[in-house]
Amino acid sequence: MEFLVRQSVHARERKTQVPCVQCPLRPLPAFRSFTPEELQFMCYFKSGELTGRYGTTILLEGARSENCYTMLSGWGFRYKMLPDGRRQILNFVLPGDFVGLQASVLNEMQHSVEALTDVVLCVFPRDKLWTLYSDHPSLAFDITWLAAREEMMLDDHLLSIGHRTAIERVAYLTLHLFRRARDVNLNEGESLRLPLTQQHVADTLGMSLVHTNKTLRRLYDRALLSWREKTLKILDLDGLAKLARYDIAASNPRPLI
Amino acid sequence: MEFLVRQSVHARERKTQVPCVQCPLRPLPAFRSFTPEELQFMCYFKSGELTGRYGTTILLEGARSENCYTMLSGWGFRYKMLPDGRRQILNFVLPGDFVGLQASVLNEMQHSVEALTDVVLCVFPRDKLWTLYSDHPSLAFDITWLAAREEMMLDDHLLSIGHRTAIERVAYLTLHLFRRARDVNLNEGESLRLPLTQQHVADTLGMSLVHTNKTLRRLYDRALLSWREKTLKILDLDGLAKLARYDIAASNPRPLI
DNA sequence: CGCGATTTTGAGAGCCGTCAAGATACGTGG
DNA sequence: CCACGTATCTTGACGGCTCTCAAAATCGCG
Repeated sequence: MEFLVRQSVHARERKTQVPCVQCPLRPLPAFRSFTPEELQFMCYFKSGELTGRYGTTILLEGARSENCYTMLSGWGFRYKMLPDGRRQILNFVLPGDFVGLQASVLNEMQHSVEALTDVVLCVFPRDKLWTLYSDHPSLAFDITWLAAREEMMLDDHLLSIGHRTAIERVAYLTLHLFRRARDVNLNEGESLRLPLTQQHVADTLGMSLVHTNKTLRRLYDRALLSWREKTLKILDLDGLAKLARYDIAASNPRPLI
Repeated sequence: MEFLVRQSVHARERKTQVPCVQCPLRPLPAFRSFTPEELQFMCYFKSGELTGRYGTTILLEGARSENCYTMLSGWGFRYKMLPDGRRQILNFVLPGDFVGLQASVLNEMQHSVEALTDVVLCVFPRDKLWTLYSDHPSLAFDITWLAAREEMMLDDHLLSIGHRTAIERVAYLTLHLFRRARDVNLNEGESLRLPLTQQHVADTLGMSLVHTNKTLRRLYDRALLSWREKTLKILDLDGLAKLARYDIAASNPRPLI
């Protein structure tokens, strides 16, 4: 399992640059609209922004964090490691995704989060979370909503790794990523810039790097997709969906915390 | 994938038999103590009990449910199916575990829940969930806590299926089940009655039934565990933990909704 | 241009799946 | 109490999917 631990370039925190009322994500149809009161609280809730470069460790397994975060721009991934270095990527973090709930709720992170590109995160201090729960039940419900959504994605992922074949898994993952990226307008038609290496794909799907590469080639040979130079092109959406047995329906609007 | 769909014997709902103030689970050290106010609300929140026999489908993928539930006694499991019949067991449901949040939050279940033994469930109507969030923020936080705990278990499970070998997976699963059962006093020393068949183990770990059987035998030959006639005996806890690279530390007290 | 990271391809081994068949356990009805 | 059918467990044989090892090609960056 060839995997290099990147040095954790330290991230920098700064004061709020983007006030929540001008949030570039919020107008997207993927997110439910907030009431003025909710928006006002979000402005208070957000204490600043955190920027990190590619490779930065945003949250570390075992650590206690004073904050939770929402990805404002960039990509990241959640992962766990086995003592011998085997790495399992649990899920990816896209703009609008909330991370660090575990640290705030269970006191200690059980997984790590790393930046896949340069990232900007909205910072929410943990102690204000109590105010959210006591004064803004609709937002408290939203946080539960997001936790349930994450659980749903993990369920899907588990089904994939447990019972899909290699080619079905890769087909599933590309559709999953395409759908999520499309939700936040990161696609260009049927194309999509993906900052993942094949090693990331392998570690996500529980496959070796070599077999991942060969599986991608088979998908290309079957004219289902092309994934070259960090660009994914969906060539045959229906074919992929049929192969992966995965429905790529548009998702319901979700809250943006 | 030999798997039989059991006929869904219909479950029966009945009025509250066990008032929450006399809940047999609540005194266990695994659960955090509630304030009198919280307990009083729980009494109001609980609308009754549901009993189901072995094999009953408690929640069905795709369905909308008016209720969520807490397992009061018995075992169940959450699962998803692929159209061709492959089944992935996502997690097990033990006494004290909350199920059906997805139906209440995302409107539609994305997985099913089936009873593994005769079960009794506490029933909580979905519409009272709003009252909980608006009037009892500490309980709202608890529900989020439980969702985060479930996510944590799924993360672990994903790591297991993605990167552990067959023998490590089975070692991991037995430790996982032993730990959770011990939390609710279902063990007898190092022994434990488990209502799972080897097919359930196979569907949980993404392995074939045959290979599951042979792996169990290898663990027995290595004097690590014995799992015969629905009874698991942990013969060498340290050996299992070392093999699975899994720490079986006692968990923090959790809320009981 | 040179070096590290990433991708690509081939060869061989082995873990694990499928197929098959028999053994054992368990519940039901005679 | 026995007979029988179903579900579950067990074991063996064989094939193939996926792993590891190895090395070359390509890309990206300073």
